[in-house]
Amino acid sequence: MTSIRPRPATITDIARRAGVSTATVSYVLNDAPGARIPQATRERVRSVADELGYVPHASARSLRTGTSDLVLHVQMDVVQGPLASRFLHDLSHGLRELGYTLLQYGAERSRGVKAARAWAAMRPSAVVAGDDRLTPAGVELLRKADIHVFAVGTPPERAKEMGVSTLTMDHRGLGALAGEHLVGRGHRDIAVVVPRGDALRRMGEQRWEGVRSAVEQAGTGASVRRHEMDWTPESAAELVGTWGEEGLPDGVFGYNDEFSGLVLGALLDAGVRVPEQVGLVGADDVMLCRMLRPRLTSVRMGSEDPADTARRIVEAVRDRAEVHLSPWTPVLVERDT
Amino acid sequence: MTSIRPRPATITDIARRAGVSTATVSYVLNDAPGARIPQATRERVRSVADELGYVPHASARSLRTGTSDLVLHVQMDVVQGPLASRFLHDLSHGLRELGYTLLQYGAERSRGVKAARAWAAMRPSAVVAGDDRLTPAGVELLRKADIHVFAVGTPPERAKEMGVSTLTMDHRGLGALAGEHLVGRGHRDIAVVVPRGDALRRMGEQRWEGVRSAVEQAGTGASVRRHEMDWTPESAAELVGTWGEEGLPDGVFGYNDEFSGLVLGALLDAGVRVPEQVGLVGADDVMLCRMLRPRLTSVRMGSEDPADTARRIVEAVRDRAEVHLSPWTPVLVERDT
DNA sequence: TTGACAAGCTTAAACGCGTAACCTAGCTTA
DNA sequence: TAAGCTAGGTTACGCGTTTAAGCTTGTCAA
Repeated sequence: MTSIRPRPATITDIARRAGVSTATVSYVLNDAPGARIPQATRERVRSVADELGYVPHASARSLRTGTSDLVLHVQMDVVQGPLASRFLHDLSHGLRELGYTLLQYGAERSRGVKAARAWAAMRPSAVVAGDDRLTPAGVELLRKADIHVFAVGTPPERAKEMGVSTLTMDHRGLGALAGEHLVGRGHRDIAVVVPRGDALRRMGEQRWEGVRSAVEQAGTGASVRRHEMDWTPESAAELVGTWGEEGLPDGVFGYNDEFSGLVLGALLDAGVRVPEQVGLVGADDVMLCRMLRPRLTSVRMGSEDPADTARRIVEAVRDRAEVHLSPWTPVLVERDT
Repeated sequence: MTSIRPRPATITDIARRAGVSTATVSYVLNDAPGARIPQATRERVRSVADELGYVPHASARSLRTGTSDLVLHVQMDVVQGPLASRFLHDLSHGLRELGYTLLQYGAERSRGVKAARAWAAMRPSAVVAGDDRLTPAGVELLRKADIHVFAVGTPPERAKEMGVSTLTMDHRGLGALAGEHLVGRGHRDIAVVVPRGDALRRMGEQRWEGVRSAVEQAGTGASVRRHEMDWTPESAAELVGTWGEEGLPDGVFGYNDEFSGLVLGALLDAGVRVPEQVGLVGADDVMLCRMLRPRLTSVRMGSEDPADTARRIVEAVRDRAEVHLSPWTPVLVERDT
C-alpha cells in the first residue's frame, strides 16, 4: 500500500511494529499508573515510537478524554505594547508548565455569538478575550460548551452580570499614582489626555478617573481637566494649540508613553519648556521614555509573579470557579519630566 | 442521566431530537452537494441545531476528514513591532477568507525537534516559524507529518537545504535604500548600527550588507563602517562616545527606529546637532519617528496585497509546493534627519 | 498429581464526534 | 415489470484512551 501523502505515525503503526496491541502502546507512552508492563516491552515500544517519529494526535486524544489542554487568547484590536507581549509570554510559559497550551486566536474582528461559535469550535478549556468581544449571548454559548471565560478589562458589575472571570489592570490606580506624583511635584493645573475612539476608551476613562480622584483627594486645591486626543501628531498639535488659548496646564498625564511622546513633540514645537513650564507623565515605561529628550517620567504596571497567575487561572478553570485577577501593581518611574 | 458538567450538543443530540439520522444532520449542516434532502427536513434540522446552540467540534471533523484548517504561526522571541502585528492581522484575515484559521503559538522558546513535536501534535496544515526555531531534524519531522513549513527570514541556501518554503523581507534592499538616501544627501562617512545578540543578528547583517553595497556602488568614495550596539541607552551613549574618539560619522543608519531613537538621544546628549552634523535614518517608520525632535527619517517595508499573500500561501500548502515569498518593497519616508 | 486460584501481562472492544461510501424501502415512470 | 428516483438510514472509519476481559505461569491445598 503506497500512500502518496506522508502520513504521521499512529499508535497502531507502533503497535504493529512492536508486536503489541495499541492499548499497550498507549499505556507505555502515557506512563499510565496501574498498568503492569515489563521493562523490556516498555523499551521496545519506546524505541519503535522514536524510530517512527511518533507524535501523538492532540485532538484525537482530547476527543477521547473529553478534556482540552487549550486556552484560547483572543487578541485585541489594539496593537500590543511590550507590556502585553511580555505578559502573554509569561502566561503562556506558566500555562505550559501546568500542561496547558496557550494559543492566540488573532485578527477576527467579529464579536458576540459569531465569535463565540468560532472559539467554541476548538473546544478549548478557557477563552481569554477582551471585554469588547463578549456579549451575554456569546458568553452563554461558551458556558453551554463548558468553556471558562476570562474577560479582560471588564468592570465588576458587567462581569457579575455575565458570570465570567476577569483579568484586569487597575487603570484607576495607575492614574491615581500619576496624579499623586504630579500634585506632589507642585503642579496645580493638571491636564489628562484621554484617547478618542472606542478601542482605548474604557482604559482612558479609568485612568482619568484615577488622576481626578487623586488630585481632588490631595486637597491642595489643584484642578484637573480632561482632553480627548487621537493617536496622531496632528491631534497632539491641535491639543497643544487649544492650550495656547485656554491657558497652558502645568502638569500633564498623557494617557500612556506613546500619547505622551506625541504631546511632548507638540509642546516642544510650540516652544514650551518641559519640564520647567509643564510636567509630563506617561504610562507603561517603554523604551521610548529613554529615547525622548527630556526623558519621560512614566507610571507602569509592575507585574507580579506570572507563574502564580497561570496557576490561579488553571485552578479557576478546573474548579469552574469565578475569579477576578488583577496581577499588577502600579509603579512610578521618575525621569526628567 | 444527569450530567454535572454541561456538555456541548453533538450531531447525535440533534439527530435524536429532529428524528433523523446523524448522517442527515451532517449533510444538512454542511450543505453537502449531492445530498437529496427535502426542504422541510433541512429546516427542522437547522432549527434544532440553533435551539441546542450546536457548534461543530473542529477536531472531530478534522480527525475524520484527515484535513486541517489550522495554520500555526510561531511567534518570534523579539517583541513584535506594529509592522509585524499588522502583517499578521492581514494574513490571519486573508487565510480566514480561504477557510483557514491562523493560530499563534506563543512563547515557547524551544526549537528544533522538541518544538516541532509540539507543533505537529496539533496536526496543522502549515507552520510559519522563525528560521531560528527550525532545525533540519525538526523540519524532517514536520515533513513526515505532511505539514508544510514556512521559514521566516531564511536565506535561500538554507531553505533549499531543508526544503522549506520561505517568507522573507528584503532587508538587504531596505539597507540599500537607506544607504542610497544617505549618499544622495551628501554624506561621506556612514556608520551602520548592527544589533548585538542573536535575535536580530541576521537582519542586522543583511541591512548592513545592503547599506555597504549601496554606498560602494554609488561611487562617490564614501566610506561605511559597522558598529554593534545593544538596545539600551547606555550602549547608545557608549557608541556615541566611541565616535567622539574615532571621529563622528556624518551619516548614520540606526538599524531601525528604536535603535535610532536611542542613538539620537545619545547624540543630543553629546551636544551633536542633528541633522546638521549627522544625518540619521531609521527603519520601520513607526509613530516614534514623529514623536522625536528632530523627526526621524525612516525606511520601511511597504506591504503588498496581503490577501494575495494569503492566497499564495494556501496554494503552496495545497499543492505541497515550495514557494518563496517576499511580499514587501522598501520605501523611504523622509523627515528632518 | 490435580484442581483452584492468584498474579502478571496483554488485548479486544467500546467510545468520543463527525464524515462519507454504500444500502434500502417505497414510489413513480417507461 | 424493470429501472430510476426520493429520502433518507447503516455502517465503517479516523486516532487514542480505557474498561473489562482474556491467557499464561506459578503457587498451594487436597
